[in-house]
Amino acid sequence: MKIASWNVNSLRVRLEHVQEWLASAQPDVLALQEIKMVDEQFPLTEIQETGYHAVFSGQKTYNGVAILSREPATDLIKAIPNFEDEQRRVLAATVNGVRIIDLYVPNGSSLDSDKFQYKLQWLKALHAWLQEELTKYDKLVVLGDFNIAPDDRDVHDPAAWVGHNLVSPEERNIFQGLINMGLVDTFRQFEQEEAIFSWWDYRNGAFWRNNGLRIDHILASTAMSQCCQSSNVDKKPRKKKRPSDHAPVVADFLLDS
DNA sequence: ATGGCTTCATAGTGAAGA
Repeated sequence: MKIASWNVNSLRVRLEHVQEWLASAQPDVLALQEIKMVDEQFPLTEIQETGYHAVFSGQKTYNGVAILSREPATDLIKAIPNFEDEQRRVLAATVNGVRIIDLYVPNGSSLDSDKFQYKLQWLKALHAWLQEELTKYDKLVVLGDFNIAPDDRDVHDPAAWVGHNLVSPEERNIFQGLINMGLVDTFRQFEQEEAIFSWWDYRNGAFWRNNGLRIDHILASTAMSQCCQSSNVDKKPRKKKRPSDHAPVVADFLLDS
């Protein structure tokens, strides 16, 4: 079962890229972030024409998440329980008996901003929720744009990023907290080349210089991590004309059924 | 580099992203 995540930075603008990537990569599940549209505008027909089901939780202008899948998705949750949040950043669903939790973690702006405090509160609520989910679902995958580079290996120039959001010790501790509760960073299960990233700034040819960060992740429960065959970043869509600033990340799981 | 690009909302520029 091939499970992927992609921050598309507007599904309206990137629909063609998504369709092409579905056709070429053939994932069983694709979790999208930053679709940036209300539900009424979701291109359901176009997605269905590619052979995928879709569930989504959108809002005007910002944020918004969706799960595209070969088999139908059931048991939707569209918010972190017991956490007041107007922003559409979470979508949980079950596909083929696997619980999928799609996340668009707040960016945080800068360490001294109110948005950073919102990010920390959001992540605290997420932690509590995921602990519950882990007790309910043996086969659990938590994936999306985490807006956290877990390690200096995930940063093209760690020295230049000191003092910034996305790499702060506080954020990294929270990410480590997710690992400590039993979620595995599937990317690090495997030997990887150096300087593999999932996001590159639009400016200054950052992609072509590989000045990036690895902030998009696929975490798996123990049972899922044990059947994970590979976990990678697919840079191809980032090379297209008018790309998203993120590339898709993909993990392949060998399931019994 | 102080978002240097990109998208959205808007009809000038500003907000937001990472």
